Amino acid sequence: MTSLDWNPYARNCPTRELLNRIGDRWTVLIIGTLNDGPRRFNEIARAVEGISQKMLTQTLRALERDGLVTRTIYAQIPPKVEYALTDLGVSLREPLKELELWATTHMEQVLAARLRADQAPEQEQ
Amino acid sequence: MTSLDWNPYARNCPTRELLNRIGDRWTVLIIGTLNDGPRRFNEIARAVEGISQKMLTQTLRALERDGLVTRTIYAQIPPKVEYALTDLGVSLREPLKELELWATTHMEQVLAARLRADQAPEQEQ
DNA sequence: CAGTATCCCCAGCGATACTG
DNA sequence: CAGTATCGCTGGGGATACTG
Repeated sequence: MTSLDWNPYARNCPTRELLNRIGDRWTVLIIGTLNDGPRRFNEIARAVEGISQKMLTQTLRALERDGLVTRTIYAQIPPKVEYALTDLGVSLREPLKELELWATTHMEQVLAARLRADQAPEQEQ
Repeated sequence: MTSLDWNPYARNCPTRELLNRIGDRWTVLIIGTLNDGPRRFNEIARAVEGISQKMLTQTLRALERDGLVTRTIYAQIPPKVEYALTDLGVSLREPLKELELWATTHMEQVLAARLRADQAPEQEQ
């Protein structure tokens, strides 16, 4: 017990790296749209409300780089590019689904707690 | 099918709100340290490597506001303040654990894919 | 010990314009 | 259609100093 044991909250632990990877505004959402099969660039853009072209490109490139998504170019005019989850990407969907499930079943409680906290008179005893 | 159906990737969907909530640099890590029971402020600070005092306070306040964490002050000198997960917070641990499990079992593949992508000669045909 | 209060920087992101 | 390039802002967050 010299506390040299692995600290899961240390810098560079896998969890932290994953968080760096998916903890941005768009990654999880984009992965979600690819759940039901390959999608074209603009299909994803339409599905993920509010995303800019720049961020969609950037995030897709990062996902491709990390082996979570494939990019397939069809040589035709106008261009057609399809994005699809790799097996690795599909495997990541599982925990993400759990998270979405939690969100749909519990976020209301979170929001309610937030309202209560905001309305509570400043308790200065 | 007027596409007024609920779009899970739209603004203000629960998933998106959860992502806003936990998709920052510290929240998930802090919740993780509270997994095994209540912790004092500086205990958390030590466990979560690299966090600043400001961000720890700020994140804990947000967690408390959202009903995920309780804050208990013991009237003594020097001060002792303990943070603990609420039932709601504990329930969130479940999906987060799945995520951590994925991280420990798959992040190596992600990192390997990244290296491969970076070393690959620019394929310009 | 457990915080507040300030200052300040930079990277994440949006907006816009252009292209094969 | 599916991008690239550039500009510019803003707010997330670090560093530091101070306090009950």
